[in-house]
Amino acid sequence: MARPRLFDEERALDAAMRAFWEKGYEATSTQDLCEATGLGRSSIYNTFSSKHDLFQRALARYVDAMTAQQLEILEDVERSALERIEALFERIIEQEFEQRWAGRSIGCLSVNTTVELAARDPEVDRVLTRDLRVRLDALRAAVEAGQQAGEITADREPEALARFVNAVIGGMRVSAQGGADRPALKGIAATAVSALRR
Amino acid sequence: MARPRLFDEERALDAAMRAFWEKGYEATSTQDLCEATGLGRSSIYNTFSSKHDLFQRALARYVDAMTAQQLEILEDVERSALERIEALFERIIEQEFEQRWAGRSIGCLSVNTTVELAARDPEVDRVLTRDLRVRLDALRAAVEAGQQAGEITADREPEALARFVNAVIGGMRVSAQGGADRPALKGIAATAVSALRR
DNA sequence: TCCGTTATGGATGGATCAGTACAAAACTTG
DNA sequence: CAAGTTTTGTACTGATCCATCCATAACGGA
Repeated sequence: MARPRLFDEERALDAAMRAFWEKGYEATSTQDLCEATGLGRSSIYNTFSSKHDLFQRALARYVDAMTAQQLEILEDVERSALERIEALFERIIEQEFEQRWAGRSIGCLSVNTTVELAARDPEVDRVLTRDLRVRLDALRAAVEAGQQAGEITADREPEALARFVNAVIGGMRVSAQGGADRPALKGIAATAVSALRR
Repeated sequence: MARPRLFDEERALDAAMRAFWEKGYEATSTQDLCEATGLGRSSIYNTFSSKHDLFQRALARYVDAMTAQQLEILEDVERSALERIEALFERIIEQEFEQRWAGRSIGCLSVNTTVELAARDPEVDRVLTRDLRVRLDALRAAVEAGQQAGEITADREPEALARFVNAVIGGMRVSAQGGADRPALKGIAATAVSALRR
């Protein structure tokens, strides 16, 4: 009934996500977004109403994809609970070496955004807080399973161990952005796993 | 022999540091810096040659003060090595609840800058990398002492355990910026310490 | 094929950005 | 008190910021 879009909205979203991921929210200009997506300003503002709105949608897409991927690992019934957590760490490390720019890790958009925006942007904060809750719940479930199986220490509450694993993941991402190499990250993960082991 | 400054350069640097700490480098405008320091643009540009230069000096001041404080804890001969590392974690937690804005932790300027700028700004990266090395060395020395005293596991290399502690600290700071409360941070720290314990 | 609707490209808007120019003010030293 | 030097406040620069306007293009349905 009218002229259709010449572009795929999800592809544009992915390109924008990547731009925000590499440079952060503030440092990414609308011009950068035009170049990254290949769209004109009109198309961007017609589809997404503002830079902030586009960012929110890109962030939501990121956390959905990332968390889905992590839940898949954490809920893999083929492996024991502790093995699943180890596999999660391995996946994180691989990610840090897949997603790079100028030879450096670009980290994790969730962590980057928590640091850059969470305190000043309530809408963004809500997205991050909700996603954090989902990831912590999945980690806690895995911890509980591991405790029942006797392979994870029962000395601490599942929620506390879940928060520990989540913090170590965040710390590994910051370390990677600070230049840590693969063996360094592997050592951090292995030490974290040893704290879980019963 | 000429007109003296009406302001204290170090106080101005502290004010600028605080502004960058709260909002990040990109989001802090030169206008913000004038208001935070109470100086006019001329005074700022006369004293510090650019926003970037002011940031570098503020960051250097931050890491020097912060690292000195941490080294003091890590080199306290009154306590055992493991106790010193525990005290360091406690200090980090207290910091996260001292330095706040709008009810939220503003994290650590080193971590925030690593995430926001390290990959894109070689000069800033050098400051961060050098400081990281100093902190890792101090951590490694404490770990080695703890290993020799038999209170820290000898299963892993001191450097790896130092990187682990550093990563957990970074992860705790991100967690705090994400809204984690004091018990949550204490649980993370306690779990990390249990990984060190022999 | 023509109408209605939407997408697109290019020009433009006002605000704000980092940084500078310049003259007046303020201090030290001789 | 006067000369010399630096700081300071104000006004201003050109660039870039995010966003909008509007004319044209391109499509679907009648």
